[in-house]
Amino acid sequence: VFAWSEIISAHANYGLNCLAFGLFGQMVQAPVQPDTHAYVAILKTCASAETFVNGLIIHFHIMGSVHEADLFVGNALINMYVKCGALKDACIVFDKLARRDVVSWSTMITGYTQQMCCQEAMVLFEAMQREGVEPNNVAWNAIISGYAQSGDCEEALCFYNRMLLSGREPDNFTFVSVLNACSNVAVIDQGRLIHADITEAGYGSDVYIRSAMIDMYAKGGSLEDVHNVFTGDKIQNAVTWTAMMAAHALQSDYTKVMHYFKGMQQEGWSPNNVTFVCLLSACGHMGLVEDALEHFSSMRKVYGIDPTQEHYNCLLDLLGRAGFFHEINEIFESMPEGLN
RNA sequence: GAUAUUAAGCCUCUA
Repeated sequence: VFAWSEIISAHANYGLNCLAFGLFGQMVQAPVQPDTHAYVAILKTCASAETFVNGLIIHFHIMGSVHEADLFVGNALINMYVKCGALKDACIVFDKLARRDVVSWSTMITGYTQQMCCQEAMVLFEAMQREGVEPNNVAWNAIISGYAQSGDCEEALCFYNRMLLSGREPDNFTFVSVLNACSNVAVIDQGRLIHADITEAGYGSDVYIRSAMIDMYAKGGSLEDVHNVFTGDKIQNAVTWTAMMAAHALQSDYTKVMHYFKGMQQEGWSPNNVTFVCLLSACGHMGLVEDALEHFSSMRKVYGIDPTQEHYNCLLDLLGRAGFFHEINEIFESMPEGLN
């Protein structure tokens, strides 16, 4: 059992979901009775909409067994249902749990915020405390990022302040969420206060926080602050460079978008899939059809990135605007199955 | 040996 569980969770951690599921099947047929660790590992690989059926199969395996009462298995089941968008099923598992820890609660809170139900998430957050479970950073971050994603700056900041008052130290998850919440002109001054908190807390040179700040100032209309954040630290990566491309695309300054794309490559950073969305979009706005086609083909050939729906959208849009109907058909025919 | 929270991104229309 130990060996099977170990090899299954190794595959799960590398994202080899299909292989992990196959191994789980072999384990059952061996026959070896899976333990709680094996169930947790395999449920993790079923936590996405495409693998929902697998998740259901595993749940049927668990039903009626001793593992049904296990807290870790229960939490993994809740997570599986939440990530598959089956909130009702997550609720059923949650309600049946004999014991609920902070993980059970925060998984459910995430489930509600992902369905754009922040009000219900907040109710759960309060109920958790009434049941004597103290929120940890993950629980605070879950509710804050929920409000941030729904654009509710006021509530996000309210929970951020409550978190501080409760004596918890915000981490980089917290800061990125609060920065997201402050990413529009109306609340950019609040964003500046968060920026000060970040500096004081010693997170000012974290590349991910800096890219969130670049994004915030761009959306808040302050290009000066965008540049200050970018140049304020010498350490960059593909994400900060791409954030600069996106920031200038927001101002419709596509020449600058290209400038940062070149800078990124000169500094030896490989563009990622988001970089290519910015780049193709900029080519579209500048009418650079040939360049766009070249960049598009370099994605897979040079960088090994499979184009996604967004990349095809950009490319087809710019080809359409330029009247390249022959190329549109060619690209359209070459699109992989499953894209809409 | 374990399960939960965060990053930057397209087009169209509403304008």
